[in-house]
Amino acid sequence: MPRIGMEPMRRKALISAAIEAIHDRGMGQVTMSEIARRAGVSPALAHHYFGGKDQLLLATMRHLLAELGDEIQARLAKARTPRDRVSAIIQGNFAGQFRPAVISSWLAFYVQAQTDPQARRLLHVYTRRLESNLLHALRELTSRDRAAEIAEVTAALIDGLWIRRSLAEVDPDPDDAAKLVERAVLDALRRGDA
Amino acid sequence: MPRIGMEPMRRKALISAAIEAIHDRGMGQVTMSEIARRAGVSPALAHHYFGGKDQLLLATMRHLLAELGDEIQARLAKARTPRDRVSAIIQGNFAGQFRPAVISSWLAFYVQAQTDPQARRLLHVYTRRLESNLLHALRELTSRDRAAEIAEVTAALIDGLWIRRSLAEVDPDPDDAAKLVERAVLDALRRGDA
Amino acid sequence: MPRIGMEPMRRKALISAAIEAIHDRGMGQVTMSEIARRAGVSPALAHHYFGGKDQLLLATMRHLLAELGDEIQARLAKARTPRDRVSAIIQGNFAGQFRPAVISSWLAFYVQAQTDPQARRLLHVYTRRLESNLLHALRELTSRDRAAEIAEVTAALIDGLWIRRSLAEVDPDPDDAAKLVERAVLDALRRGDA
Amino acid sequence: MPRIGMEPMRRKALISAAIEAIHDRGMGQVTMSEIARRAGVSPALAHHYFGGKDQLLLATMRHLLAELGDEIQARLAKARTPRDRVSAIIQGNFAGQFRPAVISSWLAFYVQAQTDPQARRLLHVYTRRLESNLLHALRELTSRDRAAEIAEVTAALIDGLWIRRSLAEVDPDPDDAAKLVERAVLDALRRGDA
DNA sequence: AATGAATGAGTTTTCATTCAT
DNA sequence: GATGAATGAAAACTCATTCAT
Repeated sequence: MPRIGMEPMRRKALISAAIEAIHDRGMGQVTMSEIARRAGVSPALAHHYFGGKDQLLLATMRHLLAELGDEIQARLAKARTPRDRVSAIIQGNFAGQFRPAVISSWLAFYVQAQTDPQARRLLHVYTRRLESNLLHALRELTSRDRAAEIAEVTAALIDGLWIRRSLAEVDPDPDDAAKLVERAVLDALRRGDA
Repeated sequence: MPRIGMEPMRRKALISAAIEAIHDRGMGQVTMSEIARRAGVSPALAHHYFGGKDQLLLATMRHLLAELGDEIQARLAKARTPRDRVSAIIQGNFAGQFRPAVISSWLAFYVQAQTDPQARRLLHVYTRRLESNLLHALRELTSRDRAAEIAEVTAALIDGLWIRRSLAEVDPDPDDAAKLVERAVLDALRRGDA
Repeated sequence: MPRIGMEPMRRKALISAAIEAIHDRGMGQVTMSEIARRAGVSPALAHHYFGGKDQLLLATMRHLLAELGDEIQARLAKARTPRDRVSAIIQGNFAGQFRPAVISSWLAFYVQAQTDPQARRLLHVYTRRLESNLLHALRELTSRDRAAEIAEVTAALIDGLWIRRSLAEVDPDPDDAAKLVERAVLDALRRGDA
Repeated sequence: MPRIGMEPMRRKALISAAIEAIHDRGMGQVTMSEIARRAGVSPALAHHYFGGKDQLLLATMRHLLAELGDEIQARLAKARTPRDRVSAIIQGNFAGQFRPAVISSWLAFYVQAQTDPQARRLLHVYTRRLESNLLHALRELTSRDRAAEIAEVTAALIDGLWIRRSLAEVDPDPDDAAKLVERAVLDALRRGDA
């Protein structure tokens, strides 16, 4: 019994289903049928809503990027000092999405971005904004060159921890990861003082 | 024109072809035909030698892991001081394989490892050995706890830089990456001194 | 032009097509494409409904077994005396299915049962029920031992005639075959009287 | 190290291997490689000796037919009375070949004969000779019509018992089977006396 | 005589996508 | 709006067969 206003709910359900399906079956093996089954709709409907598999997966990616962006922006809005802003960015990266299913999807999108220009463009936007945010905050704490280096290290460290936690047997702890990165930033900033 | 003793050559050629094909098409889209075509043989032969697509891809992964391991071991053998050994590990990680095609394959294997137990096991072995090597070297430079933390940061940083370079437009520079990591390790060790 | 409720029709059509295809090409050479073509559908649909070649062939076997069972049960229901019941079983075995295409399929399933446990199990059920039915009827006409022997002879004779008719140039005559078996049973029962 | 005079041995080994392979894998699944592997030679050699898979399987069939013929002829040569000759034929049919692997092959050939004219022709020769032998012996014991019927029953019974034993869990007992048939023949002959 | 190397042709199987209802 | 029905296209995989050595 189709009701009006179902579309947004269906779309969300399909995106969530896609994330779970990617986690369980892997990006390469995930099928429209599998995703639709998890979302409780027919494959034909999933197709109808998103226009195709590629576009459903891109929408999923866009959703994850937006969610992560929101997480960070919410924290940045509350931050008062440059150091707070650095912490906000780091903590935002280890917030809501730091779960196995989401990590799998992120990884899958990184892979996708190797060959798919659209995926690559989306990731670039996120990457650039992350580094730019970091750079601005760090720029107030150290020299331009040091800030650039520390921003790069921080971003790489965040990505690296995501990957490594994805292989860990136990569920990842966001706080541990964030603290590790924050300490590394402090270590790097201290060098500048010397 | 069959000559005897071709098997090892074909296997190597197929593994190389697989790495290139994964880079160009992505793990999910790569086909046996594509790989075989690049290696200059029929798809049937690729099957014959490896038993199937999954096994060819696992063999490729094993090859990359072994190659990386050799790279590191060769440098470790020449290292004299603990600090040299840390550098050896870091530089080994950014040596021969730090090329776009190989990076793509590594990423793909990380993704594969999310769902494929065999891939996961292979990756675990590499991960554990890397951390264990780092830990032993760092243990002689600082306390047990600090060594553990620095080892984790170093490993994550290496992985993170690999990923980030995979998205960069220009070809990655191994020396830059290695220096970045080495400086981060020094920064972290310095904290211990304080 | 898809209409709803097609599945049962397609399944029946595919099973019939399988029987014809097995007759024409032989169990070993029969292909899904061939079966699907005869049923007027795509190979993909045959897969969709049955899950694979093996399962389509098993479904075909199950269909033939069920049909034969029905044939016999219908006749048994009308039989009044033990001798009628023996005749019912014999005649049921030479009824509707005693056609070249079906005979080929039966033979093929006997072969299949040599190596395929599932096919073997299915055939066992039929075999046991046939002998049990015969045994019960004969038990009222002679001693336990003689009944067992006659049941075995009857069952073997039925199978043997099926096979032999499958090689005959002309189309087999069900009545001839049934009468032959019935006379053999009478001959054997008469021995008991002596 | 090829030696002279190997060919006949290889051929026999391949035919034996074919029988075993058909038993284990089924006629439909049997491959040249499988047969060659069992015979300890390369698939290419099996091909070389027999000219192809079909011909190897036909040669196997010819071998089984000849062996069965020899078995019967040897017994017929010693038989003195018509009744002895009937027994000779029956017992010959349940002699050396009454083993699971051979039974599987026979069944497979019956199936093959449904669609393959060459196999059909070979089987016809055997069938006709069996019935002709039986007919001649029976002709001296009863009327022409009764002899014809009894010959048919006997032949069908033999085939039927072969099939049924092929499905039995325990290894078949040749003597039991032969006695069953002989008693059935006696029963049928007795009817003529009445 | 014998085989390792290699493949073409053909099979099953999978799946995104389409479409009539 | 939603779906069951259906398929084309492409994939993995198999295997008899060929051939240079």
